[in-house]
Amino acid sequence: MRTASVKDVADRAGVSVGTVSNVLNNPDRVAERTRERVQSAIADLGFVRNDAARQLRAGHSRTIGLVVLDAANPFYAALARGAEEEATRHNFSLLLASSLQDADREHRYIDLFEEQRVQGLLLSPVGETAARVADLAGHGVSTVLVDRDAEAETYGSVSVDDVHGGRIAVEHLLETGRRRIAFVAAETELRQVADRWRGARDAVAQEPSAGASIELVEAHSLTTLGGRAATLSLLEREPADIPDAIFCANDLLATGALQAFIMDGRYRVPDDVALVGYDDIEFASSAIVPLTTIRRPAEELGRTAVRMLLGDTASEHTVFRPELIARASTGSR
Amino acid sequence: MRTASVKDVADRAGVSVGTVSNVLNNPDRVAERTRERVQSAIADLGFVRNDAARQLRAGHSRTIGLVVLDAANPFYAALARGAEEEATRHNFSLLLASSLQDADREHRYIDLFEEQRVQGLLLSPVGETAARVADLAGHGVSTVLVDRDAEAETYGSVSVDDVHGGRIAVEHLLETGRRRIAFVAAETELRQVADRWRGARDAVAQEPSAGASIELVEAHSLTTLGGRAATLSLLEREPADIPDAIFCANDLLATGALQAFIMDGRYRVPDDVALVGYDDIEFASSAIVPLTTIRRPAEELGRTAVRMLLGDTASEHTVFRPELIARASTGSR
DNA sequence: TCGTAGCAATGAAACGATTCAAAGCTGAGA
DNA sequence: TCTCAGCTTTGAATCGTTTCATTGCTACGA
Repeated sequence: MRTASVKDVADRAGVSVGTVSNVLNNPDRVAERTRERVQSAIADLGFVRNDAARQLRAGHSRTIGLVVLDAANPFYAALARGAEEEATRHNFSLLLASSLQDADREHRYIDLFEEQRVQGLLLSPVGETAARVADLAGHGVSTVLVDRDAEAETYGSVSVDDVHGGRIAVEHLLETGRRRIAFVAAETELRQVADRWRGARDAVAQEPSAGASIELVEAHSLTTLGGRAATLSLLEREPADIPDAIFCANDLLATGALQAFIMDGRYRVPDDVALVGYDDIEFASSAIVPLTTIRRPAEELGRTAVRMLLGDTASEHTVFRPELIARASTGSR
Repeated sequence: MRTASVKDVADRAGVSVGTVSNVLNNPDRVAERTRERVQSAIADLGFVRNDAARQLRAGHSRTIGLVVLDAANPFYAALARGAEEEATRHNFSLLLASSLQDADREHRYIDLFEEQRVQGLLLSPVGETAARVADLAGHGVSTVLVDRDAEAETYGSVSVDDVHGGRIAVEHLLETGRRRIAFVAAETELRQVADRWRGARDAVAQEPSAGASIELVEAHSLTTLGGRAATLSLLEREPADIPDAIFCANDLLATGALQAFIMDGRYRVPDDVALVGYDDIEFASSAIVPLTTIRRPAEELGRTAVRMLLGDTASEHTVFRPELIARASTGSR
């Protein structure tokens, strides 16, 4: 037994297919009695609209494609949730894929989405994608890059001002009286990390009394274990050389740093050392010492990207300002 | 300018549309020179297959729908990743949606997926869905429930034996010499939590020397803060009444319990108290005291569900055994 | 030279929903 | 009774791909 089509519904209700289509899409154009007859035929046959036929006729789908680096990463998970929410509000659905930082996978997904004639594409790109994205624009697929700023005019972008984020983190430390600051980071060649480092140095440079200093401490990775190891080695210094504040490139590093202080036992957070993280992951507020951090508005990024795509602003460049969330780890309360 | 169709490609290459289609789908049926001509026409025009037309003709899509309770939850994120991976291996793509525990949202997504003529549906259901799923089966959409066991024959299921999980957690504690066990949990009416509790009691009941006991300690929620608060109140007891082992219904609770012990400072993990979590989230291995836990094979669940759907076993019921991951928090170094 | 096997290429039909110009109907007013 | 406006309904054409029965062609053996 095949699934029912509009034709079957039309036959059973004794009307034409055009009328059935109108019941589905323009109910007010159909007389009430007819509409009821058609609707009960639909129910009887268990008719379900065939979206493929619909799309074929329409020439495009009500779908948006989103390719992120890793959907399991909480930041991108939140971004995807925001995008999904906004898409649903506009009666669109969201197709989600993870490139896992693999350019091949990324290309495969882009191709797939193009075959599906998605309305638009949200992309957190692995490497250089300018050419590919220009291609897409040529085919009429508008694209918005997420978590990456861009200058091109063929596509838009939403990103976070990480220079600003680094600056407000360190400004906060300076304001609360800290003077010897360490920036703990890994993968410093990543644009995100490099920008935070730059903002941090800017803040120190602009400190009026000029009594502050900042140094870079490299961890082996952007993880809890990386932060713990880097901090433990920092703690081997002479007491006089121990910083009075640590700014970590993300919350995982900061969590590891906090563990290191607890394991070592000699210095207390925030009394002896202040600690600032970055991202405001869920865990930051429930750490042993709740973590002061810089929040990136992940859901908002997703929502905005979708709005840009569906609105007529798909070639603008929106930059979000991250926000300081002051908690106990810098003694603020 | 419209996007190119097979017709346009055929015209430019000087062949018929049937031949173009064969180049795309059965290249070996086409003579080499013709194939090359068609391929360069495809490249010249930037032709991209229209998936909607393809699906319409085929009668079904190469897509699988997955509706989970919350895609941002690490467990479901991992499950989705496993499903996605397996789907890709079979040249299918995965459509992911979160019901956010809302039955309405769940239904909307199921309808949407049905309109898209998905090949099959993976569902981690909110409430009672037997009727709806039977409906789907009637329309020829096979369904596999995930993280939920079922008895019905119209659909399959993949789930985890949480009774077993509770049992091996407590058996491990008993084997390492612990005798007074607390089970810290919240939302005890959830099937998953109730099963773990049952397994835990079974293990105590079967302890040969009969010298062991277990009690339920309720937390306000299945979170880090819940675990911390519940453990802190436990620590207000007389020293003689403090358990020598705590089994938490998930890793977040266990993380909170660990924080409580560190904040309190009187008892050490694992020397004075052993600690076991559940799920093996990423954070478990990088806690201050690495956490012994029960791993649920989330990715494997996803992979298996997809395999069942695409194979001919879409009405079986697969139950996975969770696995003990022994780490420092139970003294197993 | 004829017949034929076998490979290549053809192109009309089909999938199912939507669109839109045209036709049908009803009732009010002349 | 006739006309016309306004509301309903009709149904052929369309979207782009795949399928498959048919046709065209080549080369080989008789």
